[in-house]
Amino acid sequence: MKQRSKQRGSLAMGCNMDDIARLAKVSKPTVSRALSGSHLVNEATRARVLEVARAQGYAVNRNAQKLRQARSGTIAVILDFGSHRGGRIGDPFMFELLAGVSEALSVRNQDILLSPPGLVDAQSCADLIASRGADGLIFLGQGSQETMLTELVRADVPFVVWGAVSRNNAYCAVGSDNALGGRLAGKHFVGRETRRWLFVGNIEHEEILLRYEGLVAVAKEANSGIEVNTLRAVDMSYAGVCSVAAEWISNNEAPDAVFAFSDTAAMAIISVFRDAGLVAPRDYALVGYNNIPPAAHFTPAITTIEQETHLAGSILVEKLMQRIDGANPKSAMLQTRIIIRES
Amino acid sequence: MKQRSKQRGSLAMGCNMDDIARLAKVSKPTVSRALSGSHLVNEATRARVLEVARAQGYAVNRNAQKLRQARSGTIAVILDFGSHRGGRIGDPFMFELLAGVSEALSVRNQDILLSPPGLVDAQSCADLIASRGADGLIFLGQGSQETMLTELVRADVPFVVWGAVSRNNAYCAVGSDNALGGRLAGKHFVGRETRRWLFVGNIEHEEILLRYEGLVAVAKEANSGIEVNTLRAVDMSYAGVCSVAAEWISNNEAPDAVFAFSDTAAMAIISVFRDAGLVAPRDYALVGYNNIPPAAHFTPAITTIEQETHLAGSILVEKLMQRIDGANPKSAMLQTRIIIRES
DNA sequence: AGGCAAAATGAAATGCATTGCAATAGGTGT
DNA sequence: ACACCTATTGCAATGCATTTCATTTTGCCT
Repeated sequence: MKQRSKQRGSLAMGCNMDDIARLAKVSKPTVSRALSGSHLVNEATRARVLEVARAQGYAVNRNAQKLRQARSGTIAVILDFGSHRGGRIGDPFMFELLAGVSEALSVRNQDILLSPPGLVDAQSCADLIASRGADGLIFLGQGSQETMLTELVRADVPFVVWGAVSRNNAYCAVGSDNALGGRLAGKHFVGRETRRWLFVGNIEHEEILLRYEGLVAVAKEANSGIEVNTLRAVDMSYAGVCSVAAEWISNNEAPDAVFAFSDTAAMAIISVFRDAGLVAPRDYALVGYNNIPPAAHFTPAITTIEQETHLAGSILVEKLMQRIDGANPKSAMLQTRIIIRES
Repeated sequence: MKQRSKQRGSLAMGCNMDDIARLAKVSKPTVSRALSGSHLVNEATRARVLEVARAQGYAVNRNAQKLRQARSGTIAVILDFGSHRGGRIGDPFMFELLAGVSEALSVRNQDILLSPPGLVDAQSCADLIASRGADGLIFLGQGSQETMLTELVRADVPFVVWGAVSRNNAYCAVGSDNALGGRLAGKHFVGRETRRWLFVGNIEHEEILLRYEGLVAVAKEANSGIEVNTLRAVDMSYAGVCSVAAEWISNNEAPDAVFAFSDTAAMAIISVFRDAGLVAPRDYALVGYNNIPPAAHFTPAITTIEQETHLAGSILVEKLMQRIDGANPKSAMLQTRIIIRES
């Protein structure tokens, strides 16, 4: 037995803490402390241990560590890749959100488990936590159905959601002030003295509904006979928007203002409308959403609503950590501002 | 002691395999086998165990499992988020690649550890493997320096890379046939009888160099006095490309054909050139790369080179798995095709 | 020099599941 | 009824690091 252990030690990889302890002529607990930066170990000893560990190419077995500590140091981030081809996810906006979350988690030295396979219902999410595969969950993009989230709350699973921040969610949500976003778009249109507005988006998504409501509120306040129509884009991809837009424009009177749920959708609108002889900003005002990089370089440069993407990541993470520590953090709403360009 | 165990069992969460064994009136190994789908267990017994486990909300502790099995069932995917703001990563193309990898890993029931913090040098990568935090690595986007990859090979770390597939890499690389991509663009230009070509991209990136070389080869073959200039875009973001392009166009004769390293860059070119009074396709032919969705809807619709993004994911994963199993899979080159649009 | 606090270190228990090997039970062939 | 095979199941060892508690060592005060 001791025999085997010694043999192992001689191999480059595959040695354990006992081996290091022997080589550094200290006990296992001391090695553990030295490696974890505990102050209970003499600096000279630590240096020796570190040196031996380095020489052996030793790294603490994370699984044993997690097992013992009963904490995984891992957060699962759920991105709905499934609907990727649907276009929503491909949006650079989602990517920025992910980058923000990633960075915030890095700072806290947490690992990201990305959309683990089979995490489709509340039970599997609860299992992931119970099995200590992750300490908490972050849902990005409200593909997440409300009913599942409610179940998760009941199961006491720690999670936060990027999405609509409504009255009193049972869980912690972080999202932009979508109603304000809608209002900003509306004001842009009012300033241009437009009458026939068109909202493009699927208002079954709460986030998008709020934007719509903001837009409508401004139309009402303006009190000048503004008409707001809705073009319901269930399939939120370029192609999806293009097809519904093409059909709509051939059956309806042309709008003089369009508010699209994303810049991507705005681009689709521009393309379809151009084919119908309508050019922005000559024939209609246009406001998109998310301020993705290409929006600034499109023809015309797209006026859009910007969200605080990067901040979103750190807030989501902060709230989740509080939740994991047993607190009950409140939902948070982020700022939104309009970037006025050619359209 | 037994006391404690029993108390625990009564709690909804936090029970272990022993508890389930007791409740199901079998031994721990039997529970293990039942849960892992072993055929060494009687079906009636399995059903009973499953039922008890479900009732207790029990899920096998993944960390204990991984510790024992000495396999993590996890693959680390390294995306250079750091250069995100640099624009390279924000490219929807990367996202598609990630989606492809994600899907392929899901199929094999592997978890994705996304760009773990601090994974910056060969040592930390080796440590990640040694500590059994992951069984292998996938590098997406050649932010990965060659020298580090070489060190990783020496350290016998299992990994694969998305990037340039050159002569005899010491490691397994998967990438598109970039030279072909360049040739396809060149042929498009030849067909349009252009003379002054401009290549936009940083040829210090091997992938991009190959595209350049393909383009140049076609120019030579055409043998009709074609001149190929290079606009070296070190900062690959929109803004970066815009600024170098603006400077270039004010100091040089206008090209009649432009091949950009990405659709994103192509959009930047369109925007800058338009300001200089040049409009595609009237004044110049333009070919982008990646076929990102907005390319089709831009003004003009951008001719571009398409890569087999989705396939890339599954091939990368397949090769990596072979590598983990001790084999030495060969690099693979994927198809590339040109999508001709307005430009 | 005696005594006590502080610093450093070690022994042993602990967390949880998997697996090789042994053991038991139920069945079949002769 | 005996030998033997198969299907199930359990025992005990194992993988690895952390943590509590006790112990030793060192430093400082009087």
